[in-house]
Amino acid sequence: MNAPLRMPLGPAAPGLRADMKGQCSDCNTGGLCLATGLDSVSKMRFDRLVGQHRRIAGGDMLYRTGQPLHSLYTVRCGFFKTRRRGPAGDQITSFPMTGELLGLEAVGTGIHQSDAVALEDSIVCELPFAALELLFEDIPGLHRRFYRMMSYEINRQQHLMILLGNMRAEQRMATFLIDMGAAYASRGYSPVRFQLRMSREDIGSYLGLTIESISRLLARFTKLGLITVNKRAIVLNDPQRIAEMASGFSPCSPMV
Amino acid sequence: MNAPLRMPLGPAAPGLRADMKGQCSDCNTGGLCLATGLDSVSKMRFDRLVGQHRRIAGGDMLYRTGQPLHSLYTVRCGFFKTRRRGPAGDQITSFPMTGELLGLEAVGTGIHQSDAVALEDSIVCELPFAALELLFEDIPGLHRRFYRMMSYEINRQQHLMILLGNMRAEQRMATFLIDMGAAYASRGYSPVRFQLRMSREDIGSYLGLTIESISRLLARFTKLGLITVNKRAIVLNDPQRIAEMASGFSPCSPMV
DNA sequence: CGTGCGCTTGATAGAAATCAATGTCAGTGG
DNA sequence: CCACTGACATTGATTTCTATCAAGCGCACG
Repeated sequence: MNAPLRMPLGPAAPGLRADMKGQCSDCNTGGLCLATGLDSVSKMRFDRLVGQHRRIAGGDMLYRTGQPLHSLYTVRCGFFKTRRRGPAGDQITSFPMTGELLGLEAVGTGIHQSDAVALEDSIVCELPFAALELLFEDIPGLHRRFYRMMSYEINRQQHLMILLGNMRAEQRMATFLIDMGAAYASRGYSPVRFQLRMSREDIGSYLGLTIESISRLLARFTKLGLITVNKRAIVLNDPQRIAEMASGFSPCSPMV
Repeated sequence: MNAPLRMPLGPAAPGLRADMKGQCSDCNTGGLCLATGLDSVSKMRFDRLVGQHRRIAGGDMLYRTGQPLHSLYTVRCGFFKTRRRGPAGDQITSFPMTGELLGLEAVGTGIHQSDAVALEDSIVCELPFAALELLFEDIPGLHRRFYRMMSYEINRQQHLMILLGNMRAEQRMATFLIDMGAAYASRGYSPVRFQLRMSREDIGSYLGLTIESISRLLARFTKLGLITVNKRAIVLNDPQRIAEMASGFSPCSPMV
């Protein structure tokens, strides 16, 4: 069952490339970046805004709770987790990947309300927020795009609230797997074969479960033939049934 | 223990006043509304935007999942719940009260992703969204204020995610009571004596618990002398200890 | 070769859900 | 006026899902 898998595992960890001042024009984040859809003149201006392409080593923090907001960041390549600290423990609130915008929680107060941690060596585009706000005045459609992204974020979080508030462990895991697949799919990778970038503990914190439960759930899904797991490499063998579990069909047996 | 309480219970249900085209200038929503802080000229323009003050009867829906976004709404007086429908059941995502902005989840897609239900007879200011977007171009600071409110909403939801993902039932209830008190306090009412507007079932859906658990928790808090409950009237007798429970101190005994 | 971290697996405990009555109260109609 | 109804709420008994406690595995690394 745990025979060695040979599979394409989604985007490779970035080789920490040297072009630290690349342009948006040669960026492959697809339709996800804030700058997408701008005309070429606006895109040049936006290019000038992007202060730097910062490299973040895996395990390092991009920003942390309590820091003043200097910049928002778009993930150019790599993988992050955002973590909100609470009285009863931490909650992972998202696993941002290529193209996603980081730091929106700080826009209201000017102070970061969570940590952003790189899960692997990553590169981000730094968007100095003060300059971005000025650019809103100049580039038509940019601030519309901005608040739409915030609305998407609100929806993403509500999706997670339903998961945390209403779903059984099995359904949470099924939802997580399907969502991860979809995230890879929207970036041109396989929705059924991918490499998890986060630890079991991170998954647990994200899904409101313990690490032991995560382990048992993956074991059970494997036993049912739904998935194949090798360390952090995942294959969804029966994505349809997993999706049904996520949707609340398929009786959702207990956790043994 | 259940002696009849005589107390001021927060804002009275509105008398469904006749002034359906009141100005922002005579609005008492305090510093919470989108129009707050505008200069008088801008405020007049904003006034003209506000299409109507719609009355919503208790139990009626302001909008529902799947409807196209026509307008955002500010609660002028009254009380709402927003409900997100999910495969495993519904989740109450907020209890908007005076001054709060409704409909932000629809900005990204143009389609409402949740229901807004009035918990009592209420009045809202209708902000036609297309017109609002045009106004962003004209009124300096308005769109900044707008996306800041979205960021606050993101933070509010993250707070709730921590509650749903990490807290025990007792801690959730304590947090809920403190949060409700704070919401009333920020509107000039007592933070320790208030009238809940929502059913036990709504509270349960909001906190990710069953209605029975809510009932037992309130009974237990009462037995401990922390609160006094009479139907939906609540008095926090020991707000400090309740706050400690919310913060994770105070050992959080089981639910019996 | 030990040491530590991430992960798995098993046994047990416990918090909250579920199932099942019962109670309260407002509204309605006989 | 009182019985009936239905929504909302409380309370008790029991079940069950998941956490917790505990042990061990496998692999990378010093």
